[in-house]
Amino acid sequence: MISKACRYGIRAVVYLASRYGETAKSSFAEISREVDAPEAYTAKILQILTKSGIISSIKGPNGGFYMERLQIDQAVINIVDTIDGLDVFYECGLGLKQCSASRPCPMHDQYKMARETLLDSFSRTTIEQLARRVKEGSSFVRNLAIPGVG
Amino acid sequence: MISKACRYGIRAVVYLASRYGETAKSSFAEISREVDAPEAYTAKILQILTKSGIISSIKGPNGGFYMERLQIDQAVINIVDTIDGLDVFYECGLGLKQCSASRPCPMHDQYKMARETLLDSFSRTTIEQLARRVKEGSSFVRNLAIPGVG
DNA sequence: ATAATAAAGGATTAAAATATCTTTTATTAT
DNA sequence: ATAATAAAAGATATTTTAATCCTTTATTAT
Ligand code: FES
Ligand code: FES
Repeated sequence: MISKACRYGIRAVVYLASRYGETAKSSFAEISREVDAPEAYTAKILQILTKSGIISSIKGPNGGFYMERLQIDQAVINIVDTIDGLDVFYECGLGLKQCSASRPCPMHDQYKMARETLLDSFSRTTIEQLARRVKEGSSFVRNLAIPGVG
Repeated sequence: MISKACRYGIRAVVYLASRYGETAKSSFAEISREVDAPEAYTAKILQILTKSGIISSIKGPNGGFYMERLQIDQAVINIVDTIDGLDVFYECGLGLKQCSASRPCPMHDQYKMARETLLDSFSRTTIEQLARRVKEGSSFVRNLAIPGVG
């Protein structure tokens, strides 16, 4: 569905958003640790997200990644768009070159429905909403620690 | 979502099913042509589908691929299971190692819903139903021919 | 100014998915 | 029996995605 890079990206952004208000910025080392993602790879993803304005960053001592209020209020779909693009939400589920109602594949109606449900939920949900769930402890962006590992 | 191999596979099987009743069996050359999929790769996929009993085949002259009545009446999910496995329908949408209600990611409820809608439709829909749509001309397993190409 | 810090950028490697090519085996018609 | 046909099997190549490593640039504290 969505790429690994994009899943790491969403988790990272939600983590960052959940730290909104804290004075200290987060390094990619901290972020990758907190979302169980490979460090160097996460750095690349954060770089892309920064360039596209999803998150912000400052170099040097006391620098790091952080988010502004306006960034936190964005829809989650913006992250997906930046990393993977939105093609997946418009493509044919059976791989035809064009998904269209006028020349549909035999799964068209059903696939389109599921695809749109997902697009809809990514579009309507803000980063802030996800961050809130994480802050209140009802959901998580990192795996359960395995005793004796990590 | 589902792999390219799997999408080729579904189109190929639906095509084969749509030819149920015809005496002549279909070669992989014919099938790959009729579903716009790379020939050698399609051959591999058909091989896997044959081994798993989704479709049948006979070697040698007048041989080829074909389907039995019982095979046509299977659910489409069996094709997905054979080629990709069903993990995608149980995995976390944000890439956590475990998708669970007790330790959910912040998109869990919404993602699970879309995932299950799709699993459900793959499970309830039979190959026969898809083949029927193709036979009656209301849907298609091959791309619209581009004039002057192919 | 200098050293330390932290992200940005570029280059490279590794792994997985996609795709092709070649050889072998089974079947059939002659 | 022999040649032709078509899938099965195995090996190899290409492309894409994931991941790491090294160098550069910006910022800050001393
Ligand atoms: S044509 Fe296949 S999903 Fe629309
Ligand atoms: S935990 Fe992420 S989808 Fe269930």
